[in-house]
Amino acid sequence: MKKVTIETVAQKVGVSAATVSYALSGKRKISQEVTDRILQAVEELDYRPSITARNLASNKTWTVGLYASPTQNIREDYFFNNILAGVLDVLHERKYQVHLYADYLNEKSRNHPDLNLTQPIDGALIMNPRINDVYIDHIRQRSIPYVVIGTPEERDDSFYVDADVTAGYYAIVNYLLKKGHRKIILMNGSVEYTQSEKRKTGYMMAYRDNALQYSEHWIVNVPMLEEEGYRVFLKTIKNVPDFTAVVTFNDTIAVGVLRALKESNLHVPSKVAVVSAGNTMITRIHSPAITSLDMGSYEIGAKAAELLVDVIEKRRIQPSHEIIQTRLVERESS
Amino acid sequence: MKKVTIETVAQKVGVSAATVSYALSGKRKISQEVTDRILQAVEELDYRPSITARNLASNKTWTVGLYASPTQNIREDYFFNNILAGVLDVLHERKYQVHLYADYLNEKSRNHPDLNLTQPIDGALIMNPRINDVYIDHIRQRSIPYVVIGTPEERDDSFYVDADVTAGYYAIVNYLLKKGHRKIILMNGSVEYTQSEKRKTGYMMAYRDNALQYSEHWIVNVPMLEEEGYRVFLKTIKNVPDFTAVVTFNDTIAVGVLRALKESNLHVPSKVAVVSAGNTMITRIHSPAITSLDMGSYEIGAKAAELLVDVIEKRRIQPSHEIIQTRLVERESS
DNA sequence: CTGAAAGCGCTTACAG
DNA sequence: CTGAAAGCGCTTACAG
Repeated sequence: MKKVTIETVAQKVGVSAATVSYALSGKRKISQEVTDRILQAVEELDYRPSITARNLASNKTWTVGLYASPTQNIREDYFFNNILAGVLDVLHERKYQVHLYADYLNEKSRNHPDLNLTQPIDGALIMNPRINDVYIDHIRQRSIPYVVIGTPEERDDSFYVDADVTAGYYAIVNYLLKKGHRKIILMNGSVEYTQSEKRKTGYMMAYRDNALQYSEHWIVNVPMLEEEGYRVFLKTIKNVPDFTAVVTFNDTIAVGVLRALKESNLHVPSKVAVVSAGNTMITRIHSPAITSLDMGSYEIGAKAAELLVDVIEKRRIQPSHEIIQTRLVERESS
Repeated sequence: MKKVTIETVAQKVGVSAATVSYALSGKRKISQEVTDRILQAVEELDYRPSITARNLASNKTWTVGLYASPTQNIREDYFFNNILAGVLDVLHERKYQVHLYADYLNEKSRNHPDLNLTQPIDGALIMNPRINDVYIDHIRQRSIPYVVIGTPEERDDSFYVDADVTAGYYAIVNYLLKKGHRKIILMNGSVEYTQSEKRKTGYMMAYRDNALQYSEHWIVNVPMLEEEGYRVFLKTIKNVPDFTAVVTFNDTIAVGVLRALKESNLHVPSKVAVVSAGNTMITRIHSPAITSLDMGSYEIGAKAAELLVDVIEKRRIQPSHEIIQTRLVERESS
């Protein structure tokens, strides 16, 4: 059986392919009588337009690329789920679909071939940008509209949506300092991510504004994985005696840290206070429940998606950004 | 500046577009000298082939559609993360990309328009199938290769990958019965999912093989959300006095159930034993740690992706399935 | 209100 | 080893 195309429908009805196209898209008024016959033929022939052909002819794909973290991180981090839910809810509503890419840059070459083999997209959403981000570079080179989820290195010429992470970490550290903590370990994320920088800045500002000193030795960078949080923290505390508090990059690392503390017989919160960021489900479930910075993850995803659609559809041209307020949720761990 | 197409490159080099195409794809031997000049022109012009045009001409998209749960569920369930990670790892390696669809059937009409507006795909992965699944119907109608993650209703004519959930629940209930529990509540998922059926079957078989009776009142269906698990469980225990164990559809529901038990001052495990399925990160972190059935989620995702690629590339034609063994991981809750 | 035709940018069978 | 040309299945500017 031959493939049913727009031509098949046109011939059956006795009109041109153009008329069928217009009737279906509604871009031109076609008489009711003809429209009805077309619709009926579509039904009878079970005609399904080729989206590929449509994409090519109209130069529009209704598809957005979502550049996410490595799958290893996705497996452990609920933060991704929330962002994703926000993104999907908005995009589906606006009739866009999403192409999901996990990041494999770490394991393979920086000139990852996938970047060029990529499916055609109308726009891109880039999560958790790096300093000197090759994905952003790549997208920019191709002049594809994009919105960064997080804060990009060059803030002036990108659209982005982020929580006010620096203010958030300022609040966390301030909160701990007011409670009398003086030696606070920051289990930060990898240096390559701009988010790590922002967290460190908040940390430093809080110390400075309280006229207190911190040491660079108290700040360590660690991949965002539970096991790494656990492993690196055990090593760190050997070199940093008498610490009384730990702030982590995210909930996942916090879980690793809390496990290390338990094994080290350092009671939380009586001996050590722990504060994380993300406020994902884990923080409520963990025992002790973890004090965590809520960064409005779902909202970030949703706003980024909305912004991207606006950019794609040219309702916004000039780079802008949206900063979501954070909120510290106190629980048992501090 | 005009768009750089294969024609631009061809003209610059002084060959035909066909030659450029062949040189780039390697589908025909082109002399080294010409190839070099083409590669150089590609570089100089920063030529990027239009994937849309390629898709149309070659009738191949290198794209797979992943039909996932509603975003509401995605937000709470790590099981999705693990499946997704397995799927992405394999698919990326095989050079396929993934189009992600969340399910909105619940909220909108069953003839969801998105099903037809969908981007062109070479194959589909359908998670958590329903009884009488419209997605499967839709994909089948379009004759698109697909693999079900989970077990479809019509087992004979679909490819699918699933854990041996029935054996798993048989093992769980058997384990609880051997421990002396007699009245075991099954907080099952919604009836529309085939997974709920499989769980119930395992539950019933264990009772039968132990020559014991269960009551239909002990089996309740609940949407796979923490809050629902909490809410419905509180209602259920009013009608089922003296129960001593609870088995849940997944970890998310278990969290809700455990919260309800805590509020009801029913100590776990001394008064009530709880066993879930999924063995996601949550089960280790929760206090008490949750006994859970490991269903090899990452493996399921990876195998399903592998199978799908085989089907797409016609290395497999006849419907087959793969059943992953489950494993009960004992923790504090039982 | 509708049609004929060009165009989107590739791939690939046909021919030499 | 390479080219000319048809074809993939749509959309849309041009024309009437």
